[in-house]
Amino acid sequence: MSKCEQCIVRQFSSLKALNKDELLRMAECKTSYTIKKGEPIFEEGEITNGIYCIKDGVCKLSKLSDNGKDQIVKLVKPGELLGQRSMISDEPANLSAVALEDMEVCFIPRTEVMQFFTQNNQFSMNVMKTICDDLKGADDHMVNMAQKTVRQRLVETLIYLEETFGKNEDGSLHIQLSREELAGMIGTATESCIRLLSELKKSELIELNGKKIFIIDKIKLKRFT
Amino acid sequence: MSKCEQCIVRQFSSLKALNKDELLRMAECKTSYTIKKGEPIFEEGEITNGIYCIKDGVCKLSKLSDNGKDQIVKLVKPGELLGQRSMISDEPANLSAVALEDMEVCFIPRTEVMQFFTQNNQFSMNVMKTICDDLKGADDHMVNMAQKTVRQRLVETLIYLEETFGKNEDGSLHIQLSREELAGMIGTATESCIRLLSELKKSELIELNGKKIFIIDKIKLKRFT
DNA sequence: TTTAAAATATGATATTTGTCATACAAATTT
DNA sequence: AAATTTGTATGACAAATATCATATTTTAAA
Repeated sequence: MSKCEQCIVRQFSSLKALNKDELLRMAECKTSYTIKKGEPIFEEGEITNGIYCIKDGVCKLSKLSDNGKDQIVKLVKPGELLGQRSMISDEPANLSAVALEDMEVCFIPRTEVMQFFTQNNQFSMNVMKTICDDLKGADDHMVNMAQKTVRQRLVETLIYLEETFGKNEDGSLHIQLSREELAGMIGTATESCIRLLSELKKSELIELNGKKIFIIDKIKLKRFT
Repeated sequence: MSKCEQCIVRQFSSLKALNKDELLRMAECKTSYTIKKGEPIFEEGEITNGIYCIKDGVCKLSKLSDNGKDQIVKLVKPGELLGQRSMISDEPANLSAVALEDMEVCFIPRTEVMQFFTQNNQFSMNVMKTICDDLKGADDHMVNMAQKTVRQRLVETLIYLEETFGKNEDGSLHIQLSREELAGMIGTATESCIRLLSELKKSELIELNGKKIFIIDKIKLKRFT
């Protein structure tokens, strides 16, 4: 059982407010998991009974719509926590969490987290601020979905992916999504997504090589609508 | 200065957790406002420095999109609080709040609320749960915006308006929105909204009389896509 | 390796939605 | 009451997007 005290990613999450004693307690009750690309951490409707701390790898949070398509609501990266909202509301998960890469996560039982919550004011304040950030992000995202064209959303998503998750050595976007997943992020049909990518390629704003996407001219891409 | 202790709408908000002493303190530092239909309570980007408790009337929370259109993110009714997220994040308002009817609201300064926050655990828990509800609502709303057609969104919005704000004696929706506002709720052009309303009318699912909207057959309306 | 399955790509076409123009109705101002 | 402004309605058309079909490529499985 590894020590939470020495875990670097903890520093990036609400958990940084925990003291030594709390960290020791957490280290004792936590469970570490390895999750393979494509596997779920939890599914929509599931009772999670705790939160997950992401040590490594990126996952998608998505929700199945009535039309049968999976809408990706958010991507989550190392240092972030999953399942905070469900824990506080004491409700089943509203979204599914599925690994986009091989992941390492730690599960901390609800009972433990709730103790930190009542004991450690800074911790609960951190969690609260995170949820507030999520709410702002969700509101903004919603306005974009309602008001922007698919092309604008695609362009903005590509830039977001580069700026948030970076590039590989070869210059391609580090996060590799299938066309279906990318379509699920921007909220469109897979074919439309593919077609628009081809269009951006023809305009020499991006380059495509299999699953790899290269942003060639970010400035022009931003302006492109 | 009216007493917060006796205010009924307080019972419906996070403020119900406050004790007598806290209520007295709040009564002393609060300011009551009357806001006329169409007037803003606060605008996007404004520093609010406190929260608003809605005593009477409904308002819209909206955000101006790049395309110049105002997207309505949420409608807020008596008993709810405004500006909680901004207060916790210590950020300017992300959304504008504009009265849809004549309103009565009370403003409670940030300093006071933050004291309740640290002193009264139940109160902070209530606020947190409210924000969690908002987050869930925003995520779900986002999926709808991304995945459903304008017609579906219009139908669901009409039903939401009836079920949330009720009907007048004549059977018309109590909340009266302009066509532009309704379009801003469902995220479409005003003309498209009007056209779809006409279509629903032709199908005898709703009736229109000026600004008044009557839902004639809710069951069929729900099924209509 | 061969085969099968899945993902990507593109054309053809239908549908949805937005935009612009214009007419009409209602509310507001003068 | 007349005039002006604002909101609602509708037609004509253009643009955006979805759907269906099919080809091609890539990946996984036998």
